[in-house]
Amino acid sequence: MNKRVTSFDVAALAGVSQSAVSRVFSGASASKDTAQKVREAAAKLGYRPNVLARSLITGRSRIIGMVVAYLGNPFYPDALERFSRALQDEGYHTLVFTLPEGAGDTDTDRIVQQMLDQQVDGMILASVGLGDALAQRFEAAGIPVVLFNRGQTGSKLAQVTSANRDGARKVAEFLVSGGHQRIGHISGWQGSSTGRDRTEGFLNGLTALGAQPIAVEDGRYDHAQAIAASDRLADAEADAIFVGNDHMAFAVMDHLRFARGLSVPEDVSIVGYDDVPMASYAGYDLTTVRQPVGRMVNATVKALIHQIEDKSAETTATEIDGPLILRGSARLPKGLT
Amino acid sequence: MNKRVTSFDVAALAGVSQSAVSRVFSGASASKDTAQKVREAAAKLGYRPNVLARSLITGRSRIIGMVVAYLGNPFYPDALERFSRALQDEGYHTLVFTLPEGAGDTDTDRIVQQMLDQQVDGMILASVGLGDALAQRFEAAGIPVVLFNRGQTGSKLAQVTSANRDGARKVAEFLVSGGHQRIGHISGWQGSSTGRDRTEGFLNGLTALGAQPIAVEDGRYDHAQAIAASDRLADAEADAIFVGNDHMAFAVMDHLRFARGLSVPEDVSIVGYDDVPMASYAGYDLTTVRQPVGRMVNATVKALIHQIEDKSAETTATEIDGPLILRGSARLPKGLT
DNA sequence: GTGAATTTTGCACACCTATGCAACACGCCG
DNA sequence: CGGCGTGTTGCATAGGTGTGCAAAATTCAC
Repeated sequence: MNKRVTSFDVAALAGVSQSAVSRVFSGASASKDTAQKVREAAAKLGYRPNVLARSLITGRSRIIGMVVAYLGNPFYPDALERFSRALQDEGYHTLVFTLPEGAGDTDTDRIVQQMLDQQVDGMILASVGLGDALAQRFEAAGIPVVLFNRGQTGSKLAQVTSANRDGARKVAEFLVSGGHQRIGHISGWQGSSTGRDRTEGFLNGLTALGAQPIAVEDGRYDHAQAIAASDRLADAEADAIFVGNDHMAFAVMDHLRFARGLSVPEDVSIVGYDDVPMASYAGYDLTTVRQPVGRMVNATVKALIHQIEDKSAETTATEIDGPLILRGSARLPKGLT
Repeated sequence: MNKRVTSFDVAALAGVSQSAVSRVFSGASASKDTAQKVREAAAKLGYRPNVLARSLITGRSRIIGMVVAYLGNPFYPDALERFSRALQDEGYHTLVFTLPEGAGDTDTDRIVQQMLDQQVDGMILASVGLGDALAQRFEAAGIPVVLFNRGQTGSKLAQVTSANRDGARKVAEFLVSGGHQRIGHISGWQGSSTGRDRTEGFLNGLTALGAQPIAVEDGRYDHAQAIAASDRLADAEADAIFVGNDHMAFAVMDHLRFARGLSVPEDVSIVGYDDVPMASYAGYDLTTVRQPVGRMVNATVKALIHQIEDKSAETTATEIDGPLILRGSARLPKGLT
């Protein structure tokens, strides 16, 4: 195996010093003349700077850690793919961490240590279910963090979410003006800000219109829980259900249709949240609030890089607006096509 | 911010040399006594070895690169999540690379360079659509590679696939014994070994039973292509369609049901391949061949680590068998429940 | 207790790049 | 021609760890 070619080899061939080579490749100042010679020599030898050595001395790895907990909800793979692309375009790379299912405290501790050990320049926490402690740990270690699709009250952490309250309020208005009388809600996990905000926005929206839900159940972003909740709502003869995310909404639709024999939207209207690709499949054709993943991802990357490049920068909470997408799973208000 | 605590600091506190500290943390031999002192000092100072420095000198980063192209097919997020977990358990980490949509050659070149720059210890190529050139580049650079869910004929690269020919043959037998007379096939991309193998196995299976397909269309693992193909097969009055993966099968089912008004399986039986989680949703209830993701992932990780730890190890091609999962999207042979 | 065998330890260096500092070259103006 | 300012260059070192080598310490057998 050929030994690695180092900046010294290039320097020797180009007739300059190693520092000159370093300067050319790290974008520091160098004369046209030497830059030319160095590039030629480097090309001839196939030289590439050693990322590890560079990171060791600069203290920056150009690696971003991304924590995900559950990729079964198609919203997250979509986001992950976009993150990888966006970061790649900015010269960063994406290191994926997965939290084990029933991650106890000591387990989490060990994993966090591993993440810190990897010298990541920043962290994206992309899961509504991640405990607050995690973010604090990184903050304490001086590593920039951005929460994606998840907020944290009373904390100064940077975060990017969609306008969950607004979106949910739109759903409330839509369902009420659609003439629904018995509206139920299967919420996202109430331990998460995303879940709470959507529920809050929805209930406020109903109240503002003089309506109120027949029941609110915590679906916990879980298939089985959502199905159980939908059973109870069906027993209560709901004529509309707002479900906390699309992933649960699919389970609910399937269950109501095939296990309970109900028609959607004739017997019951279903509205979701996220607008994952599958929501537009003809089999579901789900009316839902769109989370603009692309813009959320871009905002997250921007906020993160901003923090990395200027550690003193103050963090921001960004909310991105998303429209209600009308499809066939919910009865339309009269007069709309 | 506290300066990083180094092995020298620990050594000073423990009253030993830096090398002793290094040896304790890298698992080399050390006496009980010094190990004890070092650990105590390290704990007191909160010392953790610097991964970058370690990698720089050992030449091993303990990072595995994973190339994915399209996470819209839920098979891959599932695999990715499992890979991340499995590698984490082995003390490795997962760096995700994404190939841009229309990756030209120069584009690909640049990305490959980036991957090589990252000093990954090994590569997992997890996309049926990745060009052969990619794998060759890593092999040439002396980096262990394993192809996941993808083969490569006439190459000595390590690869893990499911038993695609066998699985597809089972589908042929199942459809024929179900009494189907007009069997069509929407294949996976014929530019991929996975697509070709399934098609070949299916056609051989039919031939062996004295049957033959009414048509074979290349769906190219693409939604739109699959839908177009299903239109043509419906026009030809197929009574059964074997679709090259679940992801396309969903699109086909939706289209045939909602755009063409056909019933599944009364008018036409649909069989897929992969058994992604969504296949068991009541809305699709798809009969399909299971790819045992867990076992495939484990085999891949094992093969990769084997190569990393023993560079001279010869590479292997592993095929993992998967059962046909009977659900409701295809008519059953008489006598089966 | 003595010699050999074995384990443990410390020293010094290697890994490869970035960067502060001083030296240097060069152009320009007075 | 001298002096000054600007831009380049090389030297030397830092960054934190693993490891070969030789010296030291320990063990063991006799």
